[in-house]
Amino acid sequence: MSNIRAVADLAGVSVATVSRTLQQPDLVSPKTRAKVTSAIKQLDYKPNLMAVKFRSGKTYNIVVLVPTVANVFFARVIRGMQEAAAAEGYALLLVNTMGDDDTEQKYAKMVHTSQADGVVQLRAFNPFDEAPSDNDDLLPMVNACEVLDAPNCPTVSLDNRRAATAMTEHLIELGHSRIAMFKGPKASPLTRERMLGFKDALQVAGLAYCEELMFAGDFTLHSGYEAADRLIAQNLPVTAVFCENDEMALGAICRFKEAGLRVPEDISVSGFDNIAFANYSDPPLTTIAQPAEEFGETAINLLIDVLKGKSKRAMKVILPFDLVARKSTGPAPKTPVNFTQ
Amino acid sequence: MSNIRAVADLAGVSVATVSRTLQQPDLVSPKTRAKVTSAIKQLDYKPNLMAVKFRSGKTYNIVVLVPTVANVFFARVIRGMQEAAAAEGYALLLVNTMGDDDTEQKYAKMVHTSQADGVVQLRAFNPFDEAPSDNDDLLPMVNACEVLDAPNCPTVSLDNRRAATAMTEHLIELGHSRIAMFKGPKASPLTRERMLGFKDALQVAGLAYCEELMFAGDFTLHSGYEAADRLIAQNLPVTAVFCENDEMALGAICRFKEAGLRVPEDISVSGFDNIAFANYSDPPLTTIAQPAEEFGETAINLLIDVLKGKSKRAMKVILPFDLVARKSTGPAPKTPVNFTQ
DNA sequence: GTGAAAGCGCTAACAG
DNA sequence: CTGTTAGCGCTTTCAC
Repeated sequence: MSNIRAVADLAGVSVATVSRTLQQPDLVSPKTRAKVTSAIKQLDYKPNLMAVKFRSGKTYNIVVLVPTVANVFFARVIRGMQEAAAAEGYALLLVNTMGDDDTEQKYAKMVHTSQADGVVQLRAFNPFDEAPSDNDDLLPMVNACEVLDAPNCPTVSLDNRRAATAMTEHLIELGHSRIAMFKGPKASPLTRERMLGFKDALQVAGLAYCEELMFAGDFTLHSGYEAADRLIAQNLPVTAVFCENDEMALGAICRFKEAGLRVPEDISVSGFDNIAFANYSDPPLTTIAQPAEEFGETAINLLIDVLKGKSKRAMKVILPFDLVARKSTGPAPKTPVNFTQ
Repeated sequence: MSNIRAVADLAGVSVATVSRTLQQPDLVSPKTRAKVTSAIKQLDYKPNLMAVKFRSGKTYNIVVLVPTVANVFFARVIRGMQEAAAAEGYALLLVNTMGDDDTEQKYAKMVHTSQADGVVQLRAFNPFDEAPSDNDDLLPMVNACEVLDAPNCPTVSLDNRRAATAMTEHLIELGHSRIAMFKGPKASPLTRERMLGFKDALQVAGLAYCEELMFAGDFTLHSGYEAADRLIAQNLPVTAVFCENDEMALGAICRFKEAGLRVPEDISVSGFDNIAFANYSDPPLTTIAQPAEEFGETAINLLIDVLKGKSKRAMKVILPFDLVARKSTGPAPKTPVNFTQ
């Protein structure tokens, strides 16, 4: 692999001139420029960007901490990040953290060791052990999707509370009053906010909130299936289920149908995220659409602003949601189904 | 950010000693080692890995060209790669290529510019424009999942032809003789191989191959839906559909049900990949399971072998498949349904 | 067991 | 407009 010196020698100029020809061609006379360009071609010279980065102290790498790349929603977010990053010359170091704190810490440290310039965290967990000081030395990080209260960290989020309220209102308008909720992981702020939004709507409608109608899950198809299983076993009088994401909703529908229930005639099911499958399930899923790609794009742009010192660290972006009413929700039956029939 | 010089000064030793303390502690006297270690702690010194990489000429980065990260199957492959790479100290530069040749070329060039050591390509397309020479200077690349005939490139693949034969035999055993196929993109070798396997099985069973029963698709839910739509419109006598991936199968099932058809009583549908959703659809999908994570893991390990000069470039790994029979395929009806009824 | 010094490939003063 | 040179942070001979 030829280096800048080889080009300089072949062109009969100094390395500085070669560098300039590449960086600021205007400062080089056309004649010299031609010689250099020709030498570069001849040697098929490519600048060693490793050296460039080393020297500049910038890596043009961004670490992205993703709980699971296997999640369809995150896949869309990643696509958005990818495009925004590429546009600015950054590469993404994607890390599938599996929600593991140690993994996150480990990879976030790539910033400390000058392997990356900043971090985008898609989960609400601060990957740095340092106590949040008012010190300006905080690592450049942006938090997206699942958002954290950290005051020093720009965030991109959805108004999860209001979105959950909207979905709950949709169910209430359909006549549902006994609504179960299939929740995400306890530690997730998403879960907390969506539950608050759920409660808001109940309260406005004058409906009681029942703790026993809350079912734990973890955003996987399987956990939705299992929660439905528990709901059926307990045989509680319920006419609708608000699932905190689409995968759980799809898993739940699967279980309900196995039990001989019709969706939505016997029980309505709603999701959250609007993944591609939501439109092809039977029945198609009523859900909340999130601008996933925009999450990614915004997160990267925010981070780049931070890296350039352009942005205040307190920037909070809230993206809009959209309730997509499909066929999985319908009018409440007169009386709740008896699951054990 | 403190550097090795600062540590050396504080410890009252030379930079060489600091470096040795980190790299080959045995060569340093315990007393000095203690001084250095203490200085490192005191300054919270982290070696600048950018500099290390620059000097060593190794980046410990691997570029991964993924057609779409949004594809559930690839998401699993990525997880496998991630783990194997981390184990060897490599980071993954994930690129969502959208199947675009230019994007692939551009990112593959990161190897040329010393930003990455090698490439894993998940699509059967050679990202380097250079004519394949017998020159040893070929870029370190491994091809996985969709495999290429390139002689100089290690590959990890499934025996797609045999898998397709197995699936077709399964359908034939159920009494189906008029089987449609929903294909992937024309350019994909997967499509070609799976079609060959399909034909193999037909031939062995003495069944005719009908060109008009082949429907084009592109592996998305939507394309499966559309292919089913065309099949219905043409009203061909068909009792089963072999889809080349699960997403198309799920899209097709959606369309068939809209048309009032029962799966599998009126028409059987099979997929390929065994994504998570395949087990939660209605009906659960009969499909071919691929060891996705193992694809990723193997690809990375193969690449690392190449990078270390350990491996011959001709290495071809073939991973096993597994036919998972669920409820979307069943006995053929006596007479094919009339779609226009 | 330790230090001095060269050098990886490049860019940016600074001179000329 | 072009060349000389220092130096980014680190590892690695080669002396001592």
